[in-house]
Amino acid sequence: MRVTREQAAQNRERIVETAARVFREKGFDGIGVADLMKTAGLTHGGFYGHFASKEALLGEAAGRALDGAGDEWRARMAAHPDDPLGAVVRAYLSPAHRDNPGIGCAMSALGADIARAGPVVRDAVTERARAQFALLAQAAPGDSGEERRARAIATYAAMIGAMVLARTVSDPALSEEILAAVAQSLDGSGR
Amino acid sequence: MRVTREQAAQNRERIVETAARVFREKGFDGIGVADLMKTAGLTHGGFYGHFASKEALLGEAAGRALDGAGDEWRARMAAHPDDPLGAVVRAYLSPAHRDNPGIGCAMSALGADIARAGPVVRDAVTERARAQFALLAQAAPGDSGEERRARAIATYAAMIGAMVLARTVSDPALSEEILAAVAQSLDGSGR
DNA sequence: ATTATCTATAGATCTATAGATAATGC
DNA sequence: ATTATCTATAGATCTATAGATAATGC
Repeated sequence: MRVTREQAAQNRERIVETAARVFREKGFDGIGVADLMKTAGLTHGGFYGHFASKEALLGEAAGRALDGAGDEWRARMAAHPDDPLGAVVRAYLSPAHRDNPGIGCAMSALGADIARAGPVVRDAVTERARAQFALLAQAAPGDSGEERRARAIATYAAMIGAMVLARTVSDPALSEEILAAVAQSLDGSGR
Repeated sequence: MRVTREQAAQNRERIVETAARVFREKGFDGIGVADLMKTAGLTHGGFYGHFASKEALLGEAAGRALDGAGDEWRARMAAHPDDPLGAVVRAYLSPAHRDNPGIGCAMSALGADIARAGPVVRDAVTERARAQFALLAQAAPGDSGEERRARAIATYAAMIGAMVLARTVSDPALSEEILAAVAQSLDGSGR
């Protein structure tokens, strides 16, 4: 039954990645530890050798998901030096993102769950939020660092709210209208 | 045991109001039917005489909460004819709202839960979202109805995302910064 | 010998229902 | 007679743990 130290580390990794996806898809309470481990190809009892609790996993999974978003944003910004912020905004506010929460923004998919979690989870997420603000601020317009930072925060908030709204409404036309309206409002020329 | 028809209607009402508050505070999975009924002063088994399922209650509770927000916005807009949208935005983006999700915006507190619910719940919420867009559009600036509507949607999205972010981060100073940055970005003069 | 994983289970909780109770409303 | 509420429980699920197993790594 026992596996190599390296295999154990890979198993832990797969649990985190699986949780990062499934928590975003179903919510923190939407899947139990047993089903989560089965999805990762492991058994229920093995979980507690890797994590102190299900909530401890939430902190790692949310952190992992947000780090991934940061990497993606950085790449997109580098690929669009003419309009880095616009490139991030357009990808974020796409129907593809709306329809695939499991690989999307953890803040819009898990924000409420994280807000109700303990300090370890919230601290881990706060650290990533700071990093994302700083990253978006690099691409945001403004005459000073403070202005660019404020613009970055406001842009991120609008994206998150748009995604929550677009996923909530049941009318596809209304959902697209929400994404388009917010994308337009965040367009540099539009403000 | 049996109560008057009127008392039964009041009991149903109290279940909806209790759920509207507790679901926003703890999330849909954060409280069970038994505890919910106890909080409402009733017993577990009585629930299913009023509602077909716990999810059916979510639809009514979310609808009720959003209708309440609409009423509050309308009153605030009437009280500030000089800056109706600003008045709504300032109240929404207040620390008091952040710290009291149970009586606050259902979209920011329950958006992800609603997005995962069935069509009955999502249709009920979609209807209210339309009403809120129309209400905010009355107060939004713009040269045409389409412009005002788009501005209303973008404003609502920014408010929701700001609240999700402000409740998620564990650093109070960062949380206030988020509320302030989004409030400033939505300020008529700021855009 | 250590340890990563396994099976099995404790104990608590969940939604939903069955059937009893007792007061209303015809 | 009807019905709103009650108690009690079925059956499923949940998190977490205990103890066995078996392969690694000293």
